[in-house]
Amino acid sequence: MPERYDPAPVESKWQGLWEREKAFRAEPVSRDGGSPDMPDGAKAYVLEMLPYPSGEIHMGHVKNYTMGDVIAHQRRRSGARVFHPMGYDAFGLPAENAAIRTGEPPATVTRRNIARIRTQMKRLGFALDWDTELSTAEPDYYRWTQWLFLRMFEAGLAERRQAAVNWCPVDQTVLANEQVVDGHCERCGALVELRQLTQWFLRITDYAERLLDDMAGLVDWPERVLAMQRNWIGRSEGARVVFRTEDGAHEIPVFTTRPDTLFGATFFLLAPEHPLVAELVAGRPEAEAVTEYVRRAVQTSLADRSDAEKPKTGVDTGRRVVNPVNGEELPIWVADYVLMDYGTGAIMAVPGHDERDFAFATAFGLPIRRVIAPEGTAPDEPLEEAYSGPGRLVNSDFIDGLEVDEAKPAMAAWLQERDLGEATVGYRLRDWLISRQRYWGAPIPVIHCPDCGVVPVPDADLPVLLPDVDDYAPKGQSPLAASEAFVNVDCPVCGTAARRETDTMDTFVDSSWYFLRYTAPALTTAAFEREVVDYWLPVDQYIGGVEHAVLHLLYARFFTKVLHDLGLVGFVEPFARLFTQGMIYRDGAKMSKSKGNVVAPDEIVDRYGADTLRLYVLFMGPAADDIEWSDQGVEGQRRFLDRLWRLVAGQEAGPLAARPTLEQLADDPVALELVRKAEATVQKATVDITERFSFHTAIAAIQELVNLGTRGVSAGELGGAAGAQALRYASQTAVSLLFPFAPHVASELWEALGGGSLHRETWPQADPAFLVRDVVTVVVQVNGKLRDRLEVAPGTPDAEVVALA
RNA sequence: GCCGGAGUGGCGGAACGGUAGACGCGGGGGACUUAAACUCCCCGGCCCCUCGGGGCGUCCGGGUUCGAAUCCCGGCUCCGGCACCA
Repeated sequence: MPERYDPAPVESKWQGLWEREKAFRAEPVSRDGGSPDMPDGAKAYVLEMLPYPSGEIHMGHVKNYTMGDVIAHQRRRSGARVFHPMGYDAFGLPAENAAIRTGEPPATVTRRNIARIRTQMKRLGFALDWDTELSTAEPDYYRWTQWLFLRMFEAGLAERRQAAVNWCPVDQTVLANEQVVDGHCERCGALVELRQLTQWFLRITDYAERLLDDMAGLVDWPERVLAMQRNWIGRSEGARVVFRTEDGAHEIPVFTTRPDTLFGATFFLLAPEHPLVAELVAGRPEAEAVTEYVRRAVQTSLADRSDAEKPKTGVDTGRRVVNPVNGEELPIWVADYVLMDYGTGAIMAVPGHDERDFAFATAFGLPIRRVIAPEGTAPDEPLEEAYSGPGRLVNSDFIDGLEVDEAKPAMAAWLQERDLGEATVGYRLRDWLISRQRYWGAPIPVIHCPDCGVVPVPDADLPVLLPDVDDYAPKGQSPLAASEAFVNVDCPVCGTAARRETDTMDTFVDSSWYFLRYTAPALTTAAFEREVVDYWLPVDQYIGGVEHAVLHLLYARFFTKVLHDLGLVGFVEPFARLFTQGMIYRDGAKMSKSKGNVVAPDEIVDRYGADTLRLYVLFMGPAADDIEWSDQGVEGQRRFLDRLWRLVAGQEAGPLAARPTLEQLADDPVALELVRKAEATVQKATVDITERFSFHTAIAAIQELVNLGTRGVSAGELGGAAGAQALRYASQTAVSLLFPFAPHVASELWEALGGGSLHRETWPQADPAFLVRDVVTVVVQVNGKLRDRLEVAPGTPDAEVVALA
């Protein structure tokens, strides 16, 4: 072997071998013409979130896929059948925006980017099953996205309805709630507007309870991700209470988490968008002022509307509702702090015990009434501010004297008996708006017929192919509308001239089921086969960025539950174990082109080799944490590989060494120490990778072992027969342990040490005989109290220990 | 405000109730070299010191324990999520 380590020839040699052998191909996979056999034994589906094919991969991808690669290698070596596929989340705005600038079709841009990314991933030597590669933007994939949409449509889970929706004025499309961050478009940062539009929704809210419940027990996920999903779903227990207008003409239900404070309600509020507002004031003197208030409120941006610091505004309608518990008439106001899409769009206002209602009452001179008195407070003591702590109910008739926690169910029961309401649960989660008025996505497969209404495209007519258009620019409606040939169709039911839906689907729909399609990447007769998805799924280990905690990860869970209910899959959670990686920073900021602090993976591979890069991204620090990139840190990992290479190159050619026995090592303490360290390292590295996700400490342990060997050599202490064998054995151990992290150089060194192809090897097993410590700790107590701690040889007689103490 | 996570050298971090600082970066010293680079060896928490050692050290204050970075209670600070959600 060459004296110096040169990564380029080593890496291309092994990459070529793995590719020729299809070394990481997985079975079973569904293909046309017959179902595969289901094997016995352990399986491991190791998956990383698929990349969006913008120009090239970045360091975050390298870290993500290297982690997955290490897990996949490790599981394979421990005997599991491993599935480790890769694909591309290929629909979406960046390719489309590039198309608008250059005129080049998004499909062309996307396919070129995919080819580039594939090349980069192959250069990094990832152990992927390239035969199952997929792109969500290809018709043979999105055909099935459309097919799944139609199944949801049939089940009543996809529906078209009018609602106040988020509109991004820059991207010229509507957005899901999950894509609005602090009132701004997640993609472009523009201030989001609210518009009343008719759009397609998926009824994710029907699954709110199960999305919440299944988090406990069914998934092993980081606590912070579970917390984010919990926050996002936003469950709150309360009651629905029905109020009637004073003339008895209208029922207006409200949702409240505080039914116990019903006697404290002194006024009643409607959201500006509430459908009853116009009717209630029609023909009344207040009509003009109310209409004007509503008009202004509706125009206010989402960000301004939801600013809690803003002074309270509102307008009196002159109308009244009757409080169902005491028959009291309460004035109805319209106020923009009441949101139409949470609860019922109407609230009972309890200024004594709600901060916002208190501010409103103060601003407009409305009465404030105490109904809860904390310990030691008189029932009629005035309130300086809204009180929301514990206490007993006062001024509340039949629930007087109850604690808050007792009063809530008591009131709910009272209401239910009289048919005036009931205990209920509210969620912050909204339905998933999936329509996009953009070109580069899967067309929504429905047809609008003047006679039949919304008609699904028959399965046999799928895919609804994206038409070629000349202009991809958004104009407030989908660019697909410009294609006459696309739009004008006959109704599949009655044959009348009809129009196709021109909106496309949110790309998060595409990525909500891709992990199923890997099991049937080229199947033309179905999206996937139940037997095969049930074999591989749930994903045993999923890895990706935390930024998808409430986007992709929530949507994919929802899809999986829907598919389960439709009988298409046999599991309810897609990802059994999740790991969210931290971001890579440089100069204190996230790497980004605009900040000019990007380190391109290719440059590092060119300069130091793929193995050095792989090693470094995992050695940097805990994989879950955000860590600062260090150019010198990369060099440190290259120095380590150089050192290991020299250590192996300095040894004579020959077959693999057997582990020396304790007898052989009896007269050579340095050699014994080295073998013992090798055994301990096997144990530690295995635990670190499989149980702790602690790659950096696993690597550190391997480095410690190599350092011990290197120091022994330079001190001339491993010269004898036992020493040489120990050194060879320790080198083998280090090389073998290094394989998942740095597979090319490890394979090369393993071969040089006399081994076969390392990717077919099993994980080295530690010999317990070497792991026994030769000292034990003895705790010494005198008179039951006095303390000391001694290290003695195992089996030392008590008398001797006492003498030492 | 509510929910979650975290505070250890100059830096990334290790130790998962048992020698605090593994491994690496940066720094210092030495060997090799005409010289440099590479490589190899050694030293790096702080403060004293008679050079043998001593004292203090893991955000702060208490506690449990023979023993706490680690467990418990109370603070402080930072990061992330949600938030006019009734």
